[in-house]
Amino acid sequence: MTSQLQGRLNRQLQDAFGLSLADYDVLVRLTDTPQGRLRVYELAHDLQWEQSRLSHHLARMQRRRLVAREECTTDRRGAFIVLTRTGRRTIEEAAPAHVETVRELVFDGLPVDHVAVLDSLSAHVLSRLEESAPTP
Amino acid sequence: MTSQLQGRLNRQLQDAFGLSLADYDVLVRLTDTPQGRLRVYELAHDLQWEQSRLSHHLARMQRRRLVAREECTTDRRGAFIVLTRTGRRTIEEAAPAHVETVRELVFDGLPVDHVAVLDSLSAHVLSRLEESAPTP
DNA sequence: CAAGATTGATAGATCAATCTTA
DNA sequence: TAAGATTGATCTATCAATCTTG
Repeated sequence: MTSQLQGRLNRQLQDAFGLSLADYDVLVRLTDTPQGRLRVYELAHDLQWEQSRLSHHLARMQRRRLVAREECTTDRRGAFIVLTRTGRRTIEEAAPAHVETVRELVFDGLPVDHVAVLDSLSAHVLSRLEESAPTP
Repeated sequence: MTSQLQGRLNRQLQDAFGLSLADYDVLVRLTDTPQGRLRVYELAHDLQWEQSRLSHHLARMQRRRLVAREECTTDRRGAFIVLTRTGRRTIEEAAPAHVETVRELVFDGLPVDHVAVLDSLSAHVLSRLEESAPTP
């Protein structure tokens, strides 16, 4: 079910806005910050992505003018990723449509107690994943 | 949560048996049949994969000797995919371990009524997906 | 050396075009 | 023509190695 659902959400975003779910997630995280700006390692942590995946993905998004880079003056190893005007416009268009699709496919007509169970279930699995995480 | 979970299940299979979740799904479908043999279009339907994805994937699995091809005498356009001895041995080793991982990460300590809700939720979303499927 | 991040190679997924036979 | 399936090009994900600065 989840792979079907994710596939559909992906296609919807792609067809309507030229975004993948991955693009969407990156843009949403950036939008959640006051200046639309995050360090790369913060993004990596929030999204739970590998550094390398994120780095490649950001390079592609930068080519498409969805995000840009800014130097970090306090730590010169690091970089800031910032939303561009295009990036902000795109996510502001895409988000309501995406939310509506999720509502139609998942939450519409779903009993309230099912939503509560889903919430608790997610917390349960996430905590199991964390408990058993490989410690580097 | 689902992407984290899928990531972990993937890694576990990969590290322990050199299989991806996709490989696993293909092998399981084949094991479910009496002769360990299916037409390509049946696999595509069962897995809900595009023809092309499946075709590329089977080519790679064939190179790794997990599956093999047989000609279809009644419809010479088509092909059968069959489990090899290696493929059968691999899935027979991997399946119990995979099931155990899923049990640990999801079902262990989960209230029975939550499982029932999960089941009903999945059916709900799948039926929504089908209702709103693009008709070709 | 470790942290922050990028790079290049390879495996996997997606799209459009193609090939063969019903 | 359509069904069954493959191919080549392109995009994305993963792995190992590397680069730079703290």
